[in-house]
Amino acid sequence: MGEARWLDEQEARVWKMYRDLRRDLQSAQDRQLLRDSGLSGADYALLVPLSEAPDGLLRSRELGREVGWERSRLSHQIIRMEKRGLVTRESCADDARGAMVRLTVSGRTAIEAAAPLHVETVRRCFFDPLTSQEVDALESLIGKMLDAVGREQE
Amino acid sequence: MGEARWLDEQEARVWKMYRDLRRDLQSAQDRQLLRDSGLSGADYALLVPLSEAPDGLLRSRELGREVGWERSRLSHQIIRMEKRGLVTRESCADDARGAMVRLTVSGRTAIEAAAPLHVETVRRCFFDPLTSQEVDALESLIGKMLDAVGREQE
DNA sequence: ACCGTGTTGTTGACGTGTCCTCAAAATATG
DNA sequence: CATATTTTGAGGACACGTCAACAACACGGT
Repeated sequence: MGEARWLDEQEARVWKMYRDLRRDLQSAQDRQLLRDSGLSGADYALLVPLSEAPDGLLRSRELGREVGWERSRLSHQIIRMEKRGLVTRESCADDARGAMVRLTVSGRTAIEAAAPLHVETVRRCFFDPLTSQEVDALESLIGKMLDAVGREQE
Repeated sequence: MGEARWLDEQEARVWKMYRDLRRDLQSAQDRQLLRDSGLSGADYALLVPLSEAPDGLLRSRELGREVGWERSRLSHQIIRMEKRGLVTRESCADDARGAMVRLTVSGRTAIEAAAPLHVETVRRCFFDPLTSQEVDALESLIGKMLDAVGREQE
């Protein structure tokens, strides 16, 4: 392998800006969620697809697909949320391996209270500072990077 | 407070794309680092400013400022890295509260081996898919979002 | 029916990140 | 000088994420 291609000045700057945005945006949103609704980011991520499912009921595998998590991570998080009364676990009639996850009344109350405030925060930090043309451009940029990252994992 | 301003179709799509990129890019890079160099992302983040400091020596507070971490997180991580022999802790002559962090020979070897491979991965996932104009646009977009997130935390 | 293979979910170990508290030392204030 | 206040770092408790191992089940072909 030959000489490394280092980042030029602009690239190093943009790369640092991206990492700062990643860190600050995530922490700003997690803190807003916890402060205003008592939910963690992980709670919220699971509550959204559950609240959209019929009867607030989803098979664990499906839920995992919705959020793009590994099975282990999902299992740990569901157990934590069950302890806090946000969801319950039930066995699956169709497939004896499966586990069904059901949103509790308390869980639905929590997500419905949290969602508007959270969306407002996403707006303020992410979309409000951009023009409509800039959102178009951003979509195209992120799409290209997602393709590249996807190829990385093969 | 009135009706919530929900995200429109494009906004929801872009927001999800951003979160996917955040997740996949981070995990791709962390896995590449660990596989090729035996370092975690947290290790790498601290080793970079340490390797650039004179004598590989930095005061803990300065190191925290470089990477933008809280003191507690930094303290935990330094202790873990000391156990693995990447750094050592020394007392600070100027300020008896202070702690100095020094890169070990083994730590310098590790970061110097890891850096070229890591930069190459950043290139493949982040910069190679973009034209030079697109990098310009991205810098401007991220800048605006960083400003907005910064205002959030006041 | 049987066997091999893939899928689904759980579990334990470990590294990581945040919150909170504590103690020591430096610094500001009266 | 004496007393707050702030700064710095350590450390415990807890939530989170990944990995590897495991058990139970589904499904295909024979």
